Amino acid sequence: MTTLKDLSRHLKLSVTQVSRALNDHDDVSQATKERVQKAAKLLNYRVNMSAKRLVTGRSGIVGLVVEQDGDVLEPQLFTQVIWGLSHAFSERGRQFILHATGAGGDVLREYESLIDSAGIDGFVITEPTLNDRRIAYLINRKVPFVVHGRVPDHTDYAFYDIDNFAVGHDLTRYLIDRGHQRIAFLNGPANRTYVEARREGYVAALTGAGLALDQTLHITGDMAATAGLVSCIRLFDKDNVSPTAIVCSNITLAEGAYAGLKALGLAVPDDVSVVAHDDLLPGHAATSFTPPLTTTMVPLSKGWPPIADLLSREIDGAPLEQVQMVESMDLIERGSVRTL
Amino acid sequence: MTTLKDLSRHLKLSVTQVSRALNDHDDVSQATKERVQKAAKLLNYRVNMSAKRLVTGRSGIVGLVVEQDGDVLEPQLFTQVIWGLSHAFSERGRQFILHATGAGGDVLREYESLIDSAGIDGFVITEPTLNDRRIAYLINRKVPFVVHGRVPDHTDYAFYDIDNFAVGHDLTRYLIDRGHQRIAFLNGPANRTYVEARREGYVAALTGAGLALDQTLHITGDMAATAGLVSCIRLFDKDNVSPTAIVCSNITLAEGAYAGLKALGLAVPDDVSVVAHDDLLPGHAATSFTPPLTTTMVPLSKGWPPIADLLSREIDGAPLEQVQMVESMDLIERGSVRTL
DNA sequence: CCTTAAAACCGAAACGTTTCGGTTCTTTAG
DNA sequence: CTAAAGAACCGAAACGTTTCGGTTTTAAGG
Repeated sequence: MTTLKDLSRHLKLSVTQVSRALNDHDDVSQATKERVQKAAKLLNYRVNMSAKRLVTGRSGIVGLVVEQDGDVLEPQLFTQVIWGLSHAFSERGRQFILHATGAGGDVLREYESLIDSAGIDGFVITEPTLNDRRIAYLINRKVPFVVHGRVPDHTDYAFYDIDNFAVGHDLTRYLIDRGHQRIAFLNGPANRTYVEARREGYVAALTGAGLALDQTLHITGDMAATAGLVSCIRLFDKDNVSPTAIVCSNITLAEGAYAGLKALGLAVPDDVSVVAHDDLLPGHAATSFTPPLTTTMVPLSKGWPPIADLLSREIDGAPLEQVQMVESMDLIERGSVRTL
Repeated sequence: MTTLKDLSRHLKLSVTQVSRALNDHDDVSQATKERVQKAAKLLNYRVNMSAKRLVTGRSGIVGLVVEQDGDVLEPQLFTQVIWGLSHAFSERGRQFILHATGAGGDVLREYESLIDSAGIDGFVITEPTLNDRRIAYLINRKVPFVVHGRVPDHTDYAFYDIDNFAVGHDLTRYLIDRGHQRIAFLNGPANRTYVEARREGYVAALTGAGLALDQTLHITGDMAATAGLVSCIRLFDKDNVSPTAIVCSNITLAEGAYAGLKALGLAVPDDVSVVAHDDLLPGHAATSFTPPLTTTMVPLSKGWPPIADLLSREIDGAPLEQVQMVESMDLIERGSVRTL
């Protein structure tokens, strides 16, 4: 391994100047910079990261901590997240470490040890919950992080999010505009922030149109086809109050809803209209539904590059407005809604 | 951040002794070791990895490089692998970095840059193929690695594997012992080493019993239920030569086979017997088949701790026999085989 | 009580980089 | 021609650990 010292000897320059040349500082002449670059390439010089880390205190490493109940998160989704993040950071020359904690371990302890001994520069936090302890801890320890999502009323940190309020609002409003009045909402896991935000959008659209709220029409649960099926069927338990339309928080839930409606002998959209939010997960195309599903759409995969950029900026101490981003979304009409 | 120096001051010991105490060297008295441990805990001391790395020349980081076609590998399986490895290494105080390469990128270049600039200590290689380029490259660069699997006739490196020959052999032999003579094999993707090894075991069992080989009875393909269904139905295209038993390389394939047999109006085990290898993936229990599936079993999850240990040993330069491991397996009789 | 061996300890160097606080050389202004 | 300013460079310290090559203390043997 060639070191800076080797280079400096070879170039008859001080180690200082070689270092500064390679890092493009401004008190090195252009000529020298080029000479150094050339020699570095010639001698196949590679900076020793460990040394650099020791002296700068930065590791270039970012991390994601996932808790043991990895089975709770759909494997499909987990794969997407892991893959997307890893790829985005890899492309930017950062190392992405994945830290899987044991069952029942204290997650905050894991963060602590990662920060203190592995010298991690920053974290990505996924699936934030209301009052997320991780966020509080990292703010407190002043460690950079970016949240994939947002906690309502508490947004003094870096995040990438989609407009979940609009998801709930626009889908519901779309149905209201077409004459629907009893609209059910099959939402995701109860304590997730995006689930809450979507519920608020749903409620706002209903009350904005002067429609009554019915608590029994909003159902939280896993984002899985099986959960959608069960919830959907339960919606029709007392058929005098059955909904004429269903909003699904996710396309997998919609698969369940379609199956449930079919089992009940109800047709989409003639008997019941269905709309959903589409993350564009591979293997679950809204177009391959029969009839094709009307959706709001933001590809999940769109988020990884921004997240990597936002975290890099956050690590570099950029101001708040440069480390927050809300992705816009499209509403795509297909054939799953009937105008009453 | 507490450092060794802080500790030594607090304990009125030299930095040397503190370091040696924490690393359990043998010229430190037991009493001192305990005193140091206690103080370290009290002052919340965490070793600074960067410094340790610099002086030892080791980064403590291990990596897994996954290629873009992450969708080819079942998400279910990918999740298991990533999770298991990450967890095993996390528990051992190593950082596990996941490097996802872009589409069509040169994987070997990715290894090169990871080795040279990130200072990675070693790699895990999963899903090896016959004549795997990664293995050749890493051997050539003298970078430690451990293979999850094995390449036949070329085993001068660290690996963890199960006895795939035995999987093919024992399942086939089990059927032969019960009077079956036309035995099909739904195997995995063609160029994978474990697929080949299982095929060899299958062939050996057949020829060992003096039975004829029929090329059309061995089918390679994806390890998915859909692939199993299709292959299974094709097996019965010409019914004069239909198999009386099917060996499946994987429990998901067996799900497909069960579905295919059902569709063809054939009963398990009365018309056709089925056996499979079981990796014990969550959500695919052999016991929940009807009838319950007879399998050879090695939990996939059993491998991650040994893999982490083997790689650690390999990094420490342990001799070949200490860095290779073949896991034994169980054959569990359930109700999916009929004695002819 | 002295000698020797073993046990316990310690100072200082080393790892490869960045950066602080200079110095030297060149150019420009008066 | 001199003073000042700016450009280009450099030595040495620092980061927190491990480890080499000792020294001191304790215990054992005679």
